[in-house]
Amino acid sequence: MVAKLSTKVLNICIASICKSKQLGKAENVLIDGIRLGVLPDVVTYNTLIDAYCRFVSFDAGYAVLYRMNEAGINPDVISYNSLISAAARKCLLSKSLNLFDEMLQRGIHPDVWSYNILMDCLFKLGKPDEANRIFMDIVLGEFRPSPATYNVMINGLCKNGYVNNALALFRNLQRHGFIPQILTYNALINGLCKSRRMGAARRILKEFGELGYEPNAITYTTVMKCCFQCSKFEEGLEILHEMRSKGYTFDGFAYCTVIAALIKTGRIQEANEIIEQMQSNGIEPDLVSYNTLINLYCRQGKLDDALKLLDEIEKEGLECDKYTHTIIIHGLCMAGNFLGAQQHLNYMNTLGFGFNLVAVNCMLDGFGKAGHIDHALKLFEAMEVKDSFTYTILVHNLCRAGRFLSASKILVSCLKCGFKILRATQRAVIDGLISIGYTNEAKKLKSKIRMVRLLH
DNA sequence: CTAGGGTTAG
Repeated sequence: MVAKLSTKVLNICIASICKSKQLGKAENVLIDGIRLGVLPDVVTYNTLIDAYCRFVSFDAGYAVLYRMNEAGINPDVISYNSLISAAARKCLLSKSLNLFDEMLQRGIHPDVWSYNILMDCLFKLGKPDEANRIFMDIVLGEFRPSPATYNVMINGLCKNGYVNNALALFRNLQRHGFIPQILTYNALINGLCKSRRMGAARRILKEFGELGYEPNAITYTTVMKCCFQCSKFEEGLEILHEMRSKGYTFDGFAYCTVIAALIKTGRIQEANEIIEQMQSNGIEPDLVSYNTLINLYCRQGKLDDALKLLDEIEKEGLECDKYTHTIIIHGLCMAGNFLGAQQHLNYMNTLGFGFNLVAVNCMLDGFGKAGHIDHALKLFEAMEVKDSFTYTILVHNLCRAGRFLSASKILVSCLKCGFKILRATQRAVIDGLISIGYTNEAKKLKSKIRMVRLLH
């Protein structure tokens, strides 16, 4: 009895230390506990799994599973749920699905949470139909859906472009007595803002206020990002101000939203000012904050400072992710250091990141912008995977080089593949053809574009 | 302990 109680105390202690991200300290407490005869249990290890996944890396979290085995403690459904959801958070979706199988093979029965997470994964993989099947299984099967089941559905539908279905589900559930939580509203507001349904977003926000909910940090960040997307910079910065006065800027979320928006629109000086605010407020940078900072350095051509931060990330015990590396590769390309960019791309490969289309697209754009259009074409032909960005970049750069006929050819092949291409880029090709006297070709291209639009 | 907001390319 005494030992059991002590383990409980140990768990509470470790959970609270983990919450403040002091994993080393948590490990020491664990060791001290064992020395005093207080043995960790499955909850202790589950807490550690979650903390390592959250603050270090998925692999570090997964490693705790081995430590449990060595300690003779069997993982339970929560251990696996934590890992599956951590993998999903880090976009390692095939890992999530494999873990789900691993859990079944070990004879651990999934609970409704496992299925919620599985649905979330399928939505993130862009498979709303499969997610919907799981939803039906839950609703019609042996499990009782939890409020989270509905939240995952609403969020997933929004993310996959089915905002109307999400709204319909939301209204239906309300009629059946479902009490929406703040996060239900947050998911809907985010979905509506992203699909530029500002009127509907405002109505939901109003309803939310009328129910007596106070917007939380996430609501604020969502609405703030929306302001920047609509070029309402003043309003966006006002929201940041309000968040600061309410104490909602205890982490990097709000700052990173603002800084990224400012960088995108070339407001580098203002971005630097916000970074200073963030640093003077003593916000400990997490990986995304570091990535944002590195991006800001790169935009100012301070590659050395950016690379220094790379070391700092590792000193902090964090692991650079695909964003970090892509930002560096983009920075190197913009500085004209293609050799360095290629080396970094290879380095990513040795780290096990696999093929990274965003980084290769950066290289493609870099070649084009530096005037090496033939290099760009060679790279383009060698690429096995392409997306709408790839085509837009190449067409855009061909136009810049005055090679409108090639641009037109690539544009048509892009439309044939069913990829979308920016209207402005299409316009550039047509105008370019006309400018060099190829009026007929311009006409033909226009009608081809119109045909494709009808067919899709 | 698990869902919702922030970071990369045109």
